Amino acid sequence: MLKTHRCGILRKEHIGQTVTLAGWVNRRRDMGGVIFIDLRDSSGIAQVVIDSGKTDVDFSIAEKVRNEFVLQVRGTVDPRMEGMENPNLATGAVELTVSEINILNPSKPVPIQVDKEATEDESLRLKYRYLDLRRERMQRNLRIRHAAIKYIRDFLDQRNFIEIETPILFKSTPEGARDYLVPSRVHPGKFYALPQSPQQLKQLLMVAGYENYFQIARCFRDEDQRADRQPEFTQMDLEMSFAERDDILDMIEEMTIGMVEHTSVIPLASKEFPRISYREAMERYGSDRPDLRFGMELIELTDIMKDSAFKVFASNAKDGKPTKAICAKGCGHYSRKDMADLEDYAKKFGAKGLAYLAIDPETEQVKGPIAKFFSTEQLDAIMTKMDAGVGDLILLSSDNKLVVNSVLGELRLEMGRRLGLTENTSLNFCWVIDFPLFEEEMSDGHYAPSHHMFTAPQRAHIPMLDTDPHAVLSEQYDLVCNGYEVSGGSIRIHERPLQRKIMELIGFSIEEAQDQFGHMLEAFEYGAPPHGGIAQGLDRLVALMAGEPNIREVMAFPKNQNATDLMADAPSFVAQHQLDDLNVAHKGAAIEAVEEAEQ
RNA sequence: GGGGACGUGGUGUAGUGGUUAACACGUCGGCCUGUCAAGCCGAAGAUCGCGGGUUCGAUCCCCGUCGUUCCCGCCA
Repeated sequence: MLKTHRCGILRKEHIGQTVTLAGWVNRRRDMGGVIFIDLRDSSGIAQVVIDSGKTDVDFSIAEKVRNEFVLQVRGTVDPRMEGMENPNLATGAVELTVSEINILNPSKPVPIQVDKEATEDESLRLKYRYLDLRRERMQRNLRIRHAAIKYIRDFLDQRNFIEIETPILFKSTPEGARDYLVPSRVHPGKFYALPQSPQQLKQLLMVAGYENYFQIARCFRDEDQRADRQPEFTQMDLEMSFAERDDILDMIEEMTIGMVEHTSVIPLASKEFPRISYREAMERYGSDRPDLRFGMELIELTDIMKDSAFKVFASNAKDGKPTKAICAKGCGHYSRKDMADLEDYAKKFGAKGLAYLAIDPETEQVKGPIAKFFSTEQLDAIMTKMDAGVGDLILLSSDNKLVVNSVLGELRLEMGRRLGLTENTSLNFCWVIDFPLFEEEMSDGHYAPSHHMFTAPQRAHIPMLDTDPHAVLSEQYDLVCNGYEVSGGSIRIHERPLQRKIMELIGFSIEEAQDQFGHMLEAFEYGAPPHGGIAQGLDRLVALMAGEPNIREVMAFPKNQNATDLMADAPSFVAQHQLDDLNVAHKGAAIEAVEEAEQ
């Protein structure tokens, strides 16, 4: 090795030792007769001192050194002089007095400043990702990611899980997201698909008798990007035979708690993960992924509205349309314009308008356009139910249940953001369970699965598949953290007749099912064990634990919003003979793009 | 596919319908033996994303286009 010690580990106990360090110049401070260099390696930073008064060191070399040069230095670890310690540096009690300095490689001036926090446009960071990754923040994030993955592997290994790799080249299926396709050279006209998840394969591993499978699996989805969505991403994917729902929930909960405690920068809010039914989540938070960092729950006021003089709400109540509200603490001073902004926001989610009651911070009177329609008793009842006090703002919505929950759910999040309640200071997990098996009725009279078509209905609800499919609850479960869905899974269907019934309800013909899932259906006829599993979005979870606003910050080489790798410039055009091999030809916009590129 | 924001030296920003586009960091040179965001002195570095239009004159106003980003659609 070209070094005997790592920069970041030097402490008082090393004083007197002769050591060799190697790393990058984080910063250089030239005093004329003495030059200080902050030498950085993957372990941290050490200050090295080159003193022109010492004859055994070639001072002229130190004068040539610039930021990001790669150096090797040999010297003795000395205590810093009295009062010269640097408490901001882990190695700040000592410094290396250099007797030999060697430039291993110089560096051009860097386009981004490695020793400073990122301020530049993200596209520049992505173009020079290998420099951006030198930064402390990215080094930290990728270490958190490594620690999380290692924790998961160790945890599952101890519980008799084995990690099995599944193919990246697999089969396209029509439902779900758009597939990334890979043309086959050997089979003209045929394509592989990159897996959106190893879902089918892990179920087949259950049929194969492995009982406990997991994988840190790369998944691919050709959809438009978001802050927490990349074309390729990583899932902790897991499947268990003979497990019931709570077995999986309990184990994942234990694993998640352990992982957060071992690796997270942001602390866990509670070791109790509440289990909330889908219905309750929608009623109380207006979302199937409730952000539990704050309260501001949706409260039903329909009873009070029923007898009120406010005709819109009263007649809605008679039509079975609820009125619900949230209470934003301390927002009673909102101006007419603030309220107009909020109303516009509410309308984006289907609200026809936005009613409100504000308790004026000065007069302590209830004000707002609809206040006059309510008696003092009714207003008192509303205040009590909403737990509202002086200076608070109550936002009301009345419509069908779906709209009311969605509008107030979004307003709740918006008010939470405005009130600073969504700061990323703790991780608030909860389980959402008892999802409906089907989402909505399609125009052709068929049903859409709310998770995927292998999700099992709850045993007791199976008879309702014939009578009232919408009422059927499933064995699906999601793990939610701070309003993000971080995991999702289910107990699967393992019996062929039930699977066929579900496919019929979804509108899959026997032929279609046979063509796309024939291997699955056939496999299930050879003694498929009852099984279930879960997949965790690792990128999102690590981003939450690292306190980062998007998943690109916890991925080494992410793509930008247009699914482009700005560093390598991928995707790129390929040679004609490559296309010829694949029997693939350009068409439409691709022809124009190629012509343009050739000019 | 749609909407919003942004685009000015290497980087981050400021600015203006009119002579020489300002500041900080970085870079280069000089001074300096105890700094740690070192300091001081000096210098170089920008066709103001690209194309078109309005105008006597556009970095600024208008249109288009490209790029980046956030959101909706899409996606579990």
